[in-house]
Amino acid sequence: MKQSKRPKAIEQPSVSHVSDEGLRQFVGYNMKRAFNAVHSDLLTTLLPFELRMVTYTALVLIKDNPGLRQSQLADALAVERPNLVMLIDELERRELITRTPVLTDRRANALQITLAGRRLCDKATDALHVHEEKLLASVDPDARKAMLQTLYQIETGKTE
Amino acid sequence: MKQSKRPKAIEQPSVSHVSDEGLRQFVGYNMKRAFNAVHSDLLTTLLPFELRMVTYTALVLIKDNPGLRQSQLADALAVERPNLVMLIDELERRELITRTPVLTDRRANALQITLAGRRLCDKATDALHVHEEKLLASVDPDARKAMLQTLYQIETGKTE
DNA sequence: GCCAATTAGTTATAATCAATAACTATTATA
DNA sequence: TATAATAGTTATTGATTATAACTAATTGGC
Repeated sequence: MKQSKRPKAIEQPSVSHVSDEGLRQFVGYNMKRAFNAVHSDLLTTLLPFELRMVTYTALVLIKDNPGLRQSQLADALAVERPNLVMLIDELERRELITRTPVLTDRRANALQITLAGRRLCDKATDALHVHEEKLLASVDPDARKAMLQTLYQIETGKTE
Repeated sequence: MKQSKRPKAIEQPSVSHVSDEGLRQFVGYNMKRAFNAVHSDLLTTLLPFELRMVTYTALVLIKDNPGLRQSQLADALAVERPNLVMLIDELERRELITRTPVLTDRRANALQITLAGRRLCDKATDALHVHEEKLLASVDPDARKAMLQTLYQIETGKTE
């Protein structure tokens, strides 16, 4: 006679509300939860521009650092170099950036934002600022400034 | 005569320091940077326990919510149900949790942590707290409490 | 100057992770 | 009772991330 591998059903009090108290004690958990809210808002904001977080970030860095090399951008984005290639390919194909070899080091490519790229980037930046302000409407400016400082402390490990 | 598709090399001032000032204006960017630091520390801390962030989180939720259903856990983890199955399979195979059918609803599985699971979870929790304290050593307790409150405000959108 | 080692970018590929559709069994609803 | 909805599962796909190996160019030692 075949014995089922499935264990016998038992009396179980059903969980009405899932408690995450144990996780709330971690700063990291609270950071992740809050960031998820920001991130999903960011995704929907960037959707009409056909940008994702990483492509927008790349665009801003190229705009603010004209002549940036791909490897520098990969470092800044914390993306492996091979994975950056596709990303850059797409931005170049859409004519938002240019990729030109460098005179002094012909292995390297210098990245530049185009006029169209700048326009798109600026529009996306405006939209993002509007959305973030809405998301942070309930946070008073002092608390916000204080949080930014604390976040930076955590990121760098520095006391100040 | 073949014309190279590659554009001509041009004079390029090399970027000595990559500026992310444009991104620093976003709270979300600062949150992500800080969270990355926390997350990579968390990964190395959990490595000896053979846990990842998501498996640890699942373990804590099961421990704190005995009898939790898989679908409830999937919701809490923001993971699709099919992807949760593998995760639960692994924890069950390692005998850190049990999965037993529920008497009152034989479709559902109730999740329980085992003694071994509880021991592992507690050890991991201790290690994580130690690491997080080290990471937040430079942050004074008031600033920390203030940040937690602000993060929660952002997550929930509530004024209080 | 020449050769070895290194670096920038690329290609191909593998591993991991997340999303979707469809299925069985069971329960709730009309 | 017939129908719809739900819990969990399976299979599959797509997207993302990581690794190895390659070419071309540069750097450094001798």
